[in-house]
Amino acid sequence: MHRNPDPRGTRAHEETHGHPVDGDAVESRARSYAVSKGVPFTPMRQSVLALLAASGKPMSAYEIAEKVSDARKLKAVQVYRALEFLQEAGCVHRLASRSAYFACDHLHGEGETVVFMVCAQCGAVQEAASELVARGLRGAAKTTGFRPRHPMIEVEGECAECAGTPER
Amino acid sequence: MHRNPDPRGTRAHEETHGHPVDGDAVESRARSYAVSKGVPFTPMRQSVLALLAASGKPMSAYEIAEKVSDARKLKAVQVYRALEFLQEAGCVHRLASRSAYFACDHLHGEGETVVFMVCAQCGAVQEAASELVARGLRGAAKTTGFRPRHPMIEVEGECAECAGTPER
DNA sequence: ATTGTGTTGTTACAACATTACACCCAGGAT
DNA sequence: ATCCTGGGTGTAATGTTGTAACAACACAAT
Repeated sequence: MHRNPDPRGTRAHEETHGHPVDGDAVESRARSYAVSKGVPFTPMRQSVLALLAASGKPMSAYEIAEKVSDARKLKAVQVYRALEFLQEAGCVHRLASRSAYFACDHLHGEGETVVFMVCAQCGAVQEAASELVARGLRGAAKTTGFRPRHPMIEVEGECAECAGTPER
Repeated sequence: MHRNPDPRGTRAHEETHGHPVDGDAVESRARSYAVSKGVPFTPMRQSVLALLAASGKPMSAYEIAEKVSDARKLKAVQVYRALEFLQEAGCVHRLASRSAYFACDHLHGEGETVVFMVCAQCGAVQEAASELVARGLRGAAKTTGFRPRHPMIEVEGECAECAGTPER
């Protein structure tokens, strides 16, 4: 579980193309959710979401705790609490393959099957909903009588930019 | 070596239906791999694989360390080393959604897209290869220029048996 | 004012995974 | 026989990820 943040060392293009998500959009969705649940959208939640949105890449909870530090030093447990809220709100997803969290400005419909594509080089995540994948999963399940509830699809590979810049 | 201890008692279904894996088949595959790599198939590796095959369900490394104890008490790190070998050999897979490991007697072709279906109730894992899912993933990738390398698909749900026996 | 609900700060701990190093042991070369 | 070497093993220490538990606080509704 220890993802090496940069397993190859020396990358030429580094902080670059993990293109940020729309921070305002994602925050307003979080606010709506907060209202709908009758709970506050606190500064704590706001900071964590803002950091994730600005970064545009998955970060571990501990990484978030370090980087948020606008003066105060956050403890991991506080970050986890914020992340829990943000995941419920649908603004943040967890990447199980990396134990990392990232902001997402898409609004996923209920029961939609979403594919996370994670670049092995730069860490950026792209999402896509696929009805074809959903059908495939239903098919796979049917042959064994399995009742699918909660699919988790994470594909490691190379994003267009990293594939285009093969190496250096 | 040999079949499971087979703890089938009077119990309704408890430890039971995580049944799968052919221990002999999976061990012989591990042996072939060891030969091909010029490394030994040690008792350590054998015990870990045998335990996983007999259990037929995913177990954490620490759980394995506890249960293997045929006299000796294994440390987690030793289990991880065995698991590393067994995963390379393709006999064991890791479930990221549970940080757990399980034996698998299917021989997955290179580039095959395999779906792991994990029962939320009993923990049993079923596998299925799906060309439809594979096509869906390729499609999702194509729209963004992403180059998929290593998909990871885990679906949580209920297996046929647990769905049939609604509650505890 | 009191009560209730929810957030925060803090400590402690549980669960998962790796690094480092010394030792052993087999096989081949000297 | 001896040395060398490459893996495997045993052990300790540590790193990483995630929760539990509890006191203190904020704020709104009674």
